[in-house]
Amino acid sequence: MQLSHPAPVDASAVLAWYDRHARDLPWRIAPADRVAGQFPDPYRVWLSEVMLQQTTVATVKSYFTRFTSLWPTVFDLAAAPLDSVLKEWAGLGYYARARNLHACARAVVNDHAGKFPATSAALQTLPGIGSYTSAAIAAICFDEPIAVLDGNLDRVLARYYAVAVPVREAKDELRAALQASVPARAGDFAQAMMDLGATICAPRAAACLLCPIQPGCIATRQGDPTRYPIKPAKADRPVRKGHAFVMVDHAGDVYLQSRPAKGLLGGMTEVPGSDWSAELADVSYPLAADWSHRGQVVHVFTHFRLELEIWSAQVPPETLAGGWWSEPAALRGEALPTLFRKVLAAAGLE
DNA sequence: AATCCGGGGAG
DNA sequence: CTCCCAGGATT
Repeated sequence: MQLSHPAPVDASAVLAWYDRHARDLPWRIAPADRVAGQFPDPYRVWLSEVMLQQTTVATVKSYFTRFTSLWPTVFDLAAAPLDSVLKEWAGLGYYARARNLHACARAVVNDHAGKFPATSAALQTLPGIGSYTSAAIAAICFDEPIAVLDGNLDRVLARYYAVAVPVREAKDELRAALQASVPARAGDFAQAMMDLGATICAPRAAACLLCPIQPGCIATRQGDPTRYPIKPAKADRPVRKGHAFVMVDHAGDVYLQSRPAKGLLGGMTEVPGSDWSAELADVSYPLAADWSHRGQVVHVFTHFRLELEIWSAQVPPETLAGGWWSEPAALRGEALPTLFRKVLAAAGLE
């Protein structure tokens, strides 16, 4: 895939639009409220960017507020136990982000005296910081003139250049074209382009009459910008089935345990259960008790759909080891991903 | 280059 | 229902 002599984006028009229409976000300092030479706190920008990976702004806001309230600086976050970070991350998804977030905070404190590296190349060596996040932090916090390419920009540029193949196959060319467009105020330009993608050049609707770069947009000239980007064939989502066991003792406490540190929902909290497989196996209870079937929980992950049969029983606590008993009132503070909150709800808890 | 990895909101 | 979101790590 080659873009033939891609014309740069009109960065001046983009910045002028951003100066008037920048969204007010908790991790952002609007251009109008920022004195010359002032840049946002890299800790806050980093935290927001990691949370925003594959996650919408609306979802992130409350988590960002909670995290910055609990841990106002990278030193505070680095000093926190991983368990408490996972508990606060619960529900946000992609839990490797939380593990890498914690590891990154400790690396910044231990290896960089608590100061985030000031270049995209150095930032990218830290856990959980890849090509996008490193560029975003470098541009927004350190004024590095670097292209910041996220999912919004994939779409905006695919339309602007009428890219005739799935974006993955044109990533290098799009990055080069965007790099050639980066003006002074690279951080504002990056955020402006993302705002533009979120509010004007949206996935299902393009408000081209409001778009500051409409004059150069090839897809608009062709007639229908929303036919870009070209979507690759979608993979089907297989089904996996299993059983989950909610055990309560005489006091009403619930038995919980930790999942393995890596992999799906790694390091998070769960109730015991069977393996998950294509066909539902006969139920094999973890111990003898008066079990009752509490229905089914369906949960959709990125690459499969899970159907869990929910069983509950009252059991004597001394017969279990390896996990812990949690009072129902304390469940809210546990590192329970959404799947297992659904499971507990099906069993009448939460 | 493909695959794994959550969850929710919009339409 | 489908789509996709301020992607990164792993293989």
